[in-house]
Amino acid sequence: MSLPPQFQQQDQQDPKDQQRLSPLVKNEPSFDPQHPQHPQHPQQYQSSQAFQQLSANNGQPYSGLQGSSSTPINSFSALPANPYNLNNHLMGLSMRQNPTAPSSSARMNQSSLAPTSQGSGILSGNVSGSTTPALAYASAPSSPIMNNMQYNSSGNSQYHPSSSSLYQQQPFQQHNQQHPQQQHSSLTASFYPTSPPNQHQQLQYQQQQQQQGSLNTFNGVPSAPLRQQPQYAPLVPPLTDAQYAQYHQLLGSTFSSAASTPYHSNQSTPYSSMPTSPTLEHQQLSDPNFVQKPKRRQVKNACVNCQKACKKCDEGRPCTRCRKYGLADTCVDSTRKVRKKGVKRGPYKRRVQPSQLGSASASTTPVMSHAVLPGGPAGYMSEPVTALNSPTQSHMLPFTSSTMGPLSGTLDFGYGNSATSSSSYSFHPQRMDNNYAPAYTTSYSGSSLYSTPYNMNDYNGGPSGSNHGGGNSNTNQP
DNA sequence: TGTTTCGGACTATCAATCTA
DNA sequence: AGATTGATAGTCCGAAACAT
Repeated sequence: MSLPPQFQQQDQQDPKDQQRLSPLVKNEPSFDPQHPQHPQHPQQYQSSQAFQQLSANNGQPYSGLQGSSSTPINSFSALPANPYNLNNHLMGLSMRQNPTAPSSSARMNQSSLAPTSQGSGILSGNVSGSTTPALAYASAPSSPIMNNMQYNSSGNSQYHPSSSSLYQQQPFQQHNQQHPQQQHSSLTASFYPTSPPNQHQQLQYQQQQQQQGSLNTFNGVPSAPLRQQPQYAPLVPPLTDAQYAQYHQLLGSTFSSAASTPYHSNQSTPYSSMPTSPTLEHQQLSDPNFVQKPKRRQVKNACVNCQKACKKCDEGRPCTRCRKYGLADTCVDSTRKVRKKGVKRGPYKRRVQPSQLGSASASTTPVMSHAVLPGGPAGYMSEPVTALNSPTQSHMLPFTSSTMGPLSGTLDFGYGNSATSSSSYSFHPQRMDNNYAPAYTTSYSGSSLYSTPYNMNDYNGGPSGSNHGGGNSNTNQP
């Protein structure tokens, strides 16, 4: 797929440069007319052309950008059906076309896009939660279709056509490729790795499935095409920061929560990104436009002004923000503490071998019985969709001592920050070589999976507050 | 409408510990 | 020695408060 020139350029840049040029530095325009982000910059002009096309479309941001498809993206009616009828559900919430859509300039302003970060229920989850990497693993054990798929930890979001004879082709992407004009003029081609199918695409896809024996149907309903993704690979190719930012700018109020939280990343709140949320899984699976959000990048060392203001800094000195607010004189790197040494930490929890996992997890709770794929990577979390009759409810509940019931003494589900949660089932995005297939380490304090001789989980109070005012609130004391 | 404040979610780093 | 773990130290999102 071809990218708009500004993105092509940024793709070749160092990630740091990408961040520096990222339009996500909201409301902080470039001061240099030669800068690619400057409104008068030639590259920016192309972008603005696309935007004019967008804004001239009477509040339908995507109908024009869809090229041959007349279906606006803010309608899920064109999406393939799914067993949970999620598309209709989504439509019933807030994906209807907004007759009072804001102007293009208003859409550009993220702060005006989303009066609430909570978004609209399921849609909010769709954006923040669906980025949960675990969802890419979703329901793998219960899906024979996925059996031959391979985990790709190389950092490249490739899926392996040879792995699954069922999904050697993405019909909708294929259709896209047949419209170079669409790719050229349409930002959608860049922002939507898999554009939503129109009726022709659906029909074509269904016909293909019929020819293939309809193995991936559920009561005759074709499953979502994103099933063709491998278990552990990202569902769509990753976007750059810049792509992502502009993507959400284009989305505007349609995806309000997404626009308001462009960077809230894979390890979001337990409720929105709970790794085992089948509801979100099906949102993801049924949404060909699902976009995996990139991890938030941060500078190694913010300047003193940005640090004080808790605002995004960049590597330049003076940084963009300081230039904007006339603080260039005082824009210097903040000092960093030296990490303490010689701090004893006690024995680490040990991860058991795959051969031991089956008996350990299955004997404790049915929820975790699918935690490890048969033959899959040890300790990787998969979606226990089939574990409970009401998976949605069960996974929407926080794991408190009360909700855990009799298991509370043996299982400790610590979602979120690995730093703040020394508990089991922690998420370690930084452990992975690629940002799009993070690892879930499964640990079961009290179970046979991990040994915690010092009962390290017990002293973990969880997130206890911000770091403001000195000291690290995340510090756990044994 | 723009700016500042700040809670807390999140990332990055790296020493301690584990394992082959 | 290299891999893994998890504590530490930081960044910065985004909502609310405040200023103009």
